[in-house]
Amino acid sequence: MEKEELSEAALEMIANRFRLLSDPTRLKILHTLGAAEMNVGELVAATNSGQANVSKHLAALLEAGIVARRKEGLNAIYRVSDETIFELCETVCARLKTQMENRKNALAGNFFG
Amino acid sequence: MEKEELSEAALEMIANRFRLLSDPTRLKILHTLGAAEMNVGELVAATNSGQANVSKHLAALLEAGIVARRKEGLNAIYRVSDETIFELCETVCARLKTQMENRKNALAGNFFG
DNA sequence: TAACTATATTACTTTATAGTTATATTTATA
DNA sequence: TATAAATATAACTATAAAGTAATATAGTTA
Repeated sequence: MEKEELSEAALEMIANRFRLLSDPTRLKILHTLGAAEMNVGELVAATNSGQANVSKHLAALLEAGIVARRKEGLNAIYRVSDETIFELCETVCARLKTQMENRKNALAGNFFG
Repeated sequence: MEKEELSEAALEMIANRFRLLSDPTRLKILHTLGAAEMNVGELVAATNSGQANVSKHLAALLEAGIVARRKEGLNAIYRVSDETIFELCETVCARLKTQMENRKNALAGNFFG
């Protein structure tokens, strides 16, 4: 399969998607939501982050279609709507592990002796 | 398989990796290098970006182990050393496509009639 | 209706980073 | 050795974004 050209627009869309995953707080939100759907207050507690901050992150994830939202009384209940997120994180995590392993092996032996 | 806790340190490492992919210029560099290894001057031409800028991006990618570098005379020749990059981009790209398709379908019918 | 609660939004501050210009470094060559 | 070429680095500017405090909004209940 031939590798196609990627337009500037496509590159930007892909970059934007990765940017949403490039923040530890957002990753923590997603990881937490991965276990169970949750309202904002619970996410605030789970992430040790401020309410406004969590709301803002959720708004960004919602607009990107990575999470979905439903209202239940006063609560806004969020859930992950894009499961590929986890696949991406798994791939990165696995890669980081093997990379660390390789670097560890590169240090084989002791500095002295 | 139980979902494990992710430490703050792990979240940061993962976020940092995604951050490297969150810039269109870096994505273009990686996409270009995906076709063939290349020296800095060629990458500058391919990306329509300044030489200093490309060098800086390459340094970041090199430190992260995403590209590798070898010298050949005056030239520094770079290549992708972490193929999982492409897997990540493919996953994102595919997801974006289905998402766009879904949104298009959500607009089925014409505004009038 | 008034007070309360959960969430969203606005305005602001601070920090990080992409890009650029100028310069340094390294290697080749006249 | 002097010059040139390719790349890297440093200093700077401009922009984006994370976090926060204050406020607005929407829904609930007394």
